[in-house]
Amino acid sequence: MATASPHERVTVYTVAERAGVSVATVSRVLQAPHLVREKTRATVLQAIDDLDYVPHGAARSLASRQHEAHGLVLPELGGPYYSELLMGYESVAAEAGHSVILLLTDGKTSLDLQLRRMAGNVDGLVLMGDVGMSSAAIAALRRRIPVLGLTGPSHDGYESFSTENTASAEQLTRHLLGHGRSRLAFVGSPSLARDVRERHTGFVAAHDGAPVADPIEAELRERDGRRVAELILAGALDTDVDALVCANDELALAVLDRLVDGGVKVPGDIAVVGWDDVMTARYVRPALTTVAQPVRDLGAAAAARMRELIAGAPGNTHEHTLPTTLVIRESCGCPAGQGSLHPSPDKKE
Amino acid sequence: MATASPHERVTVYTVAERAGVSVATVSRVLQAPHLVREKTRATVLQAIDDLDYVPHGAARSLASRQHEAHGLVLPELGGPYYSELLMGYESVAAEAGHSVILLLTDGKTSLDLQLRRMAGNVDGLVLMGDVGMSSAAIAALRRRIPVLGLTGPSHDGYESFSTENTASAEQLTRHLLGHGRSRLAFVGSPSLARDVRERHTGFVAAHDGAPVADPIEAELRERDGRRVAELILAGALDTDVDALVCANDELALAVLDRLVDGGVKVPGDIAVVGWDDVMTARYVRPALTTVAQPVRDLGAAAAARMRELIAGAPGNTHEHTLPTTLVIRESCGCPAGQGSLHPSPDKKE
DNA sequence: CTGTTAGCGCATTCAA
DNA sequence: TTGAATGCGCTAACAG
Repeated sequence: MATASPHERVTVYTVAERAGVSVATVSRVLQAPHLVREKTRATVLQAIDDLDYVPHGAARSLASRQHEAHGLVLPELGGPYYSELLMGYESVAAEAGHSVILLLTDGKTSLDLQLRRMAGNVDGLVLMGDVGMSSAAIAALRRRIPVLGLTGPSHDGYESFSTENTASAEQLTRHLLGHGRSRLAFVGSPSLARDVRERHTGFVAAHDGAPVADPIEAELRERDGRRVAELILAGALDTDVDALVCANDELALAVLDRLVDGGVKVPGDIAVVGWDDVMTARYVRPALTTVAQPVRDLGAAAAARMRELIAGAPGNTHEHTLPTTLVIRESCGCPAGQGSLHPSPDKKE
Repeated sequence: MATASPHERVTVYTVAERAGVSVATVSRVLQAPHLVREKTRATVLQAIDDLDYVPHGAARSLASRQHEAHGLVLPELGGPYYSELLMGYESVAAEAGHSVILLLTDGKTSLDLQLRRMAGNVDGLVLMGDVGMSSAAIAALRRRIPVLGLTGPSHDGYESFSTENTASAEQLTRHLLGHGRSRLAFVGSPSLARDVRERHTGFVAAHDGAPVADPIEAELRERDGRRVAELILAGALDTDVDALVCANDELALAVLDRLVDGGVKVPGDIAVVGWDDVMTARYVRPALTTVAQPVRDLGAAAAARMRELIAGAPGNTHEHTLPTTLVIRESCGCPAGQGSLHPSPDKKE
């Protein structure tokens, strides 16, 4: 079987020679088998198998003028959010035979360069959130290849996908109000990301004009949640609170854990709710009331749309919004549901 | 942006013309700036900027005979494990200016084809676990490009990286034995994956020849954990147990939660320990005793090695093993640590 | 230091 | 149904 020594390159020519045909025919059996006579095709396939031929991707791309690859730019992969997104995206891209090239902006310095390089290797680009690029730079990319945003700044005027925030936040806040809570506070920094900003907007809206305390500034990490809890335990907050609406679950969980550990009754003294419905939300006691987002669908939808764009569909500046679901558990003040592990509506399992 | 809109393609030639130099010079300012006179370089860079030039990746790859890309094949991205791995890998690959192309084998059918295609697009391939490929197919790939394994079947004779399992499992089991537990059971299917097999081996070894109950078969998911818990609650197990060594945290957490919910005292009646140290392990009560793996380091190490291999380093069949850490919390029977959120030794922050 | 030129491996006309 | 020829955009000798 192993005819090819490790040192010689096997190309279309090698295969063509072995099969006694021209390179065009070899290319055809791979690209449009129906254009090749049955028998010839078999011969070529045999040769391909014998030689263990693998087409050179770059050569294909160069000749066919398409990379068959999508670029996905994410900040990081911490937490289940981005992983789910990536899984959704990859599955749809792979269906079309497209590969996805990943770029994590995390602690990266020369992001502009990296993105530029990536732009030369893909047919389309998906940018998550605020990628830390100037609008001008993004506009430049858009002139070259289709660009899609995820949860990004809407005003930049390019097509994007995101999950609903404001209405769900308002609904969640009203739920708390309905429990008789009156001194709510929002935990998170609205200025940090559009998601948070929108959630805060909904939070404020639910107050129907009544005065609202300033948000308690915090990044979306456990560490900040602990800090906030300490603040509350120490009575260092401007006002007393009886409910905390946290910008995401990591914050909420850390706050909740620290608060309970500090002797505060949750939800008795203070209710705590979050956003994302991470795995831990189901396991912690009291179980965390939160909002579930169809993250995987979000990724899938973006990928599907990108496929269209790559196929030549005209672009637009739409902002597609996917609906979210309230997941009521116990930390808001509701009674414990039946059995343990209160399910998450969106998780199919 | 229709299909064939006369988007003037800007290439090296366009840039060269604009800058009044040859294409070679343009290429040089990008590949080896120090070989170009300061002034010329500036002119070219200006032209590049004006034209918003982005080099065509495929053309580069074809001419330079290298893709500057790694292929990473993972089963999925559920849970923090693979995400961490991917983050570790990506960061090191990106450092070298290499991009990583992701392939999730999850529910994919024509895996062979997909991998073949990928092999034509990358300089090296990293295969996670048992990718569901024949040794022959992998051998074929190896003749073409360097291949690295992760947690894979060791007998296949290619270089691989993994985290230590047997010794840690033995240590963990002895810890349980030290608590006076005597009727331990292993939860998980050793036949399913090498990881699990090795952990089971350590579990058995810790018994020093004493009789060991058959493992309670289960996949590594919450659902299976719940099933196992129901079995125990119903007394449907062959023997009574007073400690459960679960193959991973998802299993352990589901078991623990369901058991507690069913009135069993953990660790009073039954101790439960897991493997992986996921986020939830710190938040659940009793906090879960588990084993932390340096997953991110694992990814980083593999990426670093792959860089070497791509650079031409001779391959071998080494199996690199990274050490793990016992994370003792409460579910094993140890007293609660100080404060909440018993830290995870490996997590920075 | 810079220009000329010849491929890299493949897809795709155009003829036959 | 097949083959010959052209070019995709770039890098890398090799000259100058």
